[in-house]
Amino acid sequence: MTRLSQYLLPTEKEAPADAEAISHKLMVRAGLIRQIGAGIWTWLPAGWRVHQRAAAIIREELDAIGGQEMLMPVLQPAEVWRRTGRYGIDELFKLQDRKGADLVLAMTHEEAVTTHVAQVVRSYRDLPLILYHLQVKERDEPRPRAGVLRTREFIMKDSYTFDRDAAGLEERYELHVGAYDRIMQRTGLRWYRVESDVGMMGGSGAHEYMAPCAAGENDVVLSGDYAANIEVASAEPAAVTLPEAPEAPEAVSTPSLTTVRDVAAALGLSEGALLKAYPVIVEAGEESHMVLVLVRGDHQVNEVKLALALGAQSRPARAEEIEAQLGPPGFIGPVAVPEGIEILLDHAVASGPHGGYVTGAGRTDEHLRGVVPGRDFSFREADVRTVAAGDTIGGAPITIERAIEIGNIFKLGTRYSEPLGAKYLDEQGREQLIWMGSYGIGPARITAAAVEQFADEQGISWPRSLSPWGVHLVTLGKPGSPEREAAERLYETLLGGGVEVLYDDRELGPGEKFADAELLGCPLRLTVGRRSLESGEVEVQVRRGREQAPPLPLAAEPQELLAALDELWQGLP
RNA sequence: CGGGGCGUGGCGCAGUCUGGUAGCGCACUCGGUUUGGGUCCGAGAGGUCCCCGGUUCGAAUCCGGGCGCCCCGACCA
Repeated sequence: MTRLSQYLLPTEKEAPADAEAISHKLMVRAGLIRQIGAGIWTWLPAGWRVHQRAAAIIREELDAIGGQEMLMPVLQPAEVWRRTGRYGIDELFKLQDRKGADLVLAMTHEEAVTTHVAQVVRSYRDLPLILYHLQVKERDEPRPRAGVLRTREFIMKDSYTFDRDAAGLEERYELHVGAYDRIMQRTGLRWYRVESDVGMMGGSGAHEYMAPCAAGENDVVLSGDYAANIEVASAEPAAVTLPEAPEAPEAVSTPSLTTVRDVAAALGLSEGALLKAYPVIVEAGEESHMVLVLVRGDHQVNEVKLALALGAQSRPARAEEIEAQLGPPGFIGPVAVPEGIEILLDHAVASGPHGGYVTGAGRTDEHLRGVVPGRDFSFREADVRTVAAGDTIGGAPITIERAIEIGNIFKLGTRYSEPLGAKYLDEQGREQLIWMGSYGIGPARITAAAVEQFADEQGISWPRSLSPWGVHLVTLGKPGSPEREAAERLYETLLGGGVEVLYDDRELGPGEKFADAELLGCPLRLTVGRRSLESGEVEVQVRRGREQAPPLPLAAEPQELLAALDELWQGLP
């Protein structure tokens, strides 16, 4: 029963005033979703159909690699989260029951699945395993945004693999790469699989699946076969010319010039001829020490790569800390830094051209020119900068594209099997830790990304694999008119042929019906009106590009009409 | 966590500065009209003006407190 006159599809002419993202505006306008709180959304019937289609594709491909679907609870005892050290996460919703016992709302399911596997798996004969579910996740996001793109409650498919060793994990990981590639391909989205940060999840390898679109929150670096999240991307820097270095650094007066831009302008140099000094504090337990990070003046420090290079998290040093150890903020540099402050020099500088850089002098209103790394200060080298437009990889320029993360795959290793005691006995009877992987993908983000990527002025344009219905049948004419009767017969024919069809049988003018159809975005619109009925045909509009396709013969045998429709369908994006 | 903005029928907004019985467009109901791109005419229904407190004869409007929502940044397991 999908007569529009009886269906809950609350379309709106105007988008919510505060909506920015295309998918946010259009999904609300098309009657797919409604908000009930910040980052808390209801999927209305038509929207849920799309979500379910994405979920079905995911299920099929997970099943195909041997995944076993199950369902784990969202409400969980705090105890297991304490054991893995994740109870303190700010995004984790915490609550108590009437007895005062601590509970959490799960934001992911490593704790639950590993707990079960730890209890149930005893032998190497029980491995490997691929377990998955589609379940609600709860995350107390600091800032939900852009409709359904970043919410506090959302459904995720998360799968978990359990193997005897690293080699097994590698196999399970590769199976997921295949499944995820096929999922992405089937959704009809434009997508990239990129190298990514292993993050605080811990682990040894990770990829993200990214769908390029304006509302995305990530930047993807691309060049030839290379694809990486900008958080981890590396590239050769654009060239910079340096002035020849004198015998020793020379002081130069730079009154009140505290920024790279101002100093470069005053000295008539490019920003790349300066060194930017970025002091950070590394806190390890009670201990804390300062590290002075140096990047080229036109480059930015990359926090993720920095953490990797330091082997620890760090924070920018506060003004008073800088003052106490290095001198006045804005004029600090690497020459003659106190004992105990390590200097971390970015690879782009260390491997760059010879010559003299300009750095702060460590004294107010003064810089040094002709500073040569290695001669004037010693350092440790690491790649800690964010790549930028103009960089190259193997001689080819990189491009940086905005994208939304719709899936990710992680090699966890023994990060969770260890605290939760997930072990097995090998052939020799020795107890071994289970090697795990974890793999997520969000149907809601697939849905929103499809809207973002293919929408036009008129509204949504679904890829056929995700569309809530294949065919949007519009009838014109008054109730009781020949057009209406012909449309009714066509509707029955389509239903009989197994076509998923939304039938707009409302008593509205043609303008409103066409506008709604294009807003909702089903791949094909069939129109039964007086004009085409005279020639015994049904008009066909292809939503993508809004092009008229050859009309279908209305008077023909049902099989003939259905076959023609199917042929048209197979050719759609 | 820092910055900015907003809360008035389902949606989009005016009214707030300068206090005086709450309005517009769309949508909705009824009657008519129209039927190939959001038709037109007429008659209606629908609102704790986010909440609490204060000032005042009188508060959507002024004052105090709270809550909610959006955007930018930080963050994002």
